[in-house]
Amino acid sequence: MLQTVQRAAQVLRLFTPEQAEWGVTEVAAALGLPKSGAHSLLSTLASEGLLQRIPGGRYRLGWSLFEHSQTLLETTDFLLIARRVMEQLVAGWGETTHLAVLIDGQVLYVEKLQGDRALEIVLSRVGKRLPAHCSGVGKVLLAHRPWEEVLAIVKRQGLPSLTPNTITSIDRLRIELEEVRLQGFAYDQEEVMVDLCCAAAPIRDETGEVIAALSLSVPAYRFYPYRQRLTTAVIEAAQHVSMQLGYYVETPEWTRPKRSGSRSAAWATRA
Amino acid sequence: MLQTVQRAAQVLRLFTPEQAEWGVTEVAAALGLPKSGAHSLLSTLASEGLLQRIPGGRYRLGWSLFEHSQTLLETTDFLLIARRVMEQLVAGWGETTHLAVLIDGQVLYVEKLQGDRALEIVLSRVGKRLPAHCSGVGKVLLAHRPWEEVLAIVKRQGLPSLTPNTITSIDRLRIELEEVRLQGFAYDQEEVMVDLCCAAAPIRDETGEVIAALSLSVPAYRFYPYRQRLTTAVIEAAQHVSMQLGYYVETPEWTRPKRSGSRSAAWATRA
DNA sequence: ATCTGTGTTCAGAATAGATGAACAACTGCC
DNA sequence: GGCAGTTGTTCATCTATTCTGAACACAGAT
Repeated sequence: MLQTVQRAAQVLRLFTPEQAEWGVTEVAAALGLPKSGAHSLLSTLASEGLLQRIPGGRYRLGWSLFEHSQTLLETTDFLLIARRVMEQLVAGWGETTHLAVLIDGQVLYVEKLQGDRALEIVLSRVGKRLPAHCSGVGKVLLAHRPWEEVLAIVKRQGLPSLTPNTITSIDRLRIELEEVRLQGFAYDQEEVMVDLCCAAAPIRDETGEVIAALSLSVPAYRFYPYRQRLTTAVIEAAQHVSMQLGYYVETPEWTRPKRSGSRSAAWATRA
Repeated sequence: MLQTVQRAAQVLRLFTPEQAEWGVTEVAAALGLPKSGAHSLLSTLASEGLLQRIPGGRYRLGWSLFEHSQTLLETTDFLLIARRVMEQLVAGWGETTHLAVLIDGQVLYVEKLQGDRALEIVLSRVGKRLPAHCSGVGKVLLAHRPWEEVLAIVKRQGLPSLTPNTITSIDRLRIELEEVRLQGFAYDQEEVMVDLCCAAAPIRDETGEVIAALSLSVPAYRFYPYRQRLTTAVIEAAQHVSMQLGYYVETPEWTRPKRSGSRSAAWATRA
């Protein structure tokens, strides 16, 4: 493991929306390095475009990161496909959909489309991470990881509670994840934010591995009456993506649409 | 300059939309390193989330780049402001607007909004670079850099010609950039793509430095009849952004709107 | 089963980077 | 206006980190 590269990555991680500018001394203090060391890190990162120097010897994140991010997004197959499906979901339901991946044990929101009926969900923001155990997408993603990995994650990050409904016991989590894996979907019942519920389902690549999760969030009072339809919609939307990624879905009895046409996209519209 | 960090950045740059996946041997060959060296670079980058390992010992760009990119975008003031202005421009004109910055002598497209009248401009893509000397935004950005810097850029990258109209002589470039600096705007008359023209203007921060450029692109046959109005619109839109960034614009006589209300945003609509 | 291509590991050798002090440039404060 | 107290920058020394090449493990294809 190259120490210098690790330190460079640490430096990048210092730059957050809360503190977007850093000077040499600040970085040195934050990482416990001598000033000269911080200086060489910052100046090489800047010369490579990963940081930019701004007047006053301070630094900001550089545009190369934006370029690399764009290349990542453009070459991520599931994203392009999922976006289209999400647009249909939003158009039909008027609610908010999220697409997320699992990054060191946390949920990273990759895409978010807001519907016209939807209330602003402040907590979820594209590019932001959230603990995995409380959200619908998070539970889906965790459910399809080996249990030891989940255990390691919880050991490292705990089970922070965001609402009174958040799962805070490891046993409860184990049981729920097992359910989620067997059922093929997860609910979030006001676990990340009061009055907010969601249904979430896994997206699989051609090997069958779960690579992302899709969710449809609704206010609590609309969740319970529509739960069944919501569930079907999310599952079928996610399966639709998986199939386009080359995964062969053995459609279970109860989710199979009456008329077989997958082009009709019945899941995209509320009944 | 930390060699290891430079190499890590080189590795990241290998990942492009054309080749989004790399293995150890490929990277070693591409950078002229021993396999073991490439291996430690790749595995540290992956452990830091800047790359991700995919089955088969291959690597892709990692989601951390997406996160950092989002932080960059969220903390870039001119982007948020420019976006609103661009939306108005597109709504009023139905044409395509671009927002770009200068990154080592090249134009990087940061935002692009397509209008309903607009034809698809394939060459410009958000996150993509283009040589600066041929586009409207490029000429604006170059015009406000010291001439020695421009000279160094041309020496390094030459003056590649994309159409018969592209500037290919350094003298011609010097003259045109001087004009652009004095006038406060630039035209692209089919220099990047035949049948495509644009008008572009600089965006300045509170210190008066040019930090980005805004353009409105139109098909050639609509450019000449509307040139004057187009120019005014782009200049005022860009100034509008600059002012919101804290730059005090001494409005020249001929661009001043008849009625003083800047809220009316006369520039946003075609006459 | 063998061969060619992967990715991975490990040792020693050598160089790239860590370090702290001394310098320069800047700011704000008296 | 000059003087602290900042800041970022440079440099030479020394050590530890990284580079290297060969040997290993593993996969897929023939």
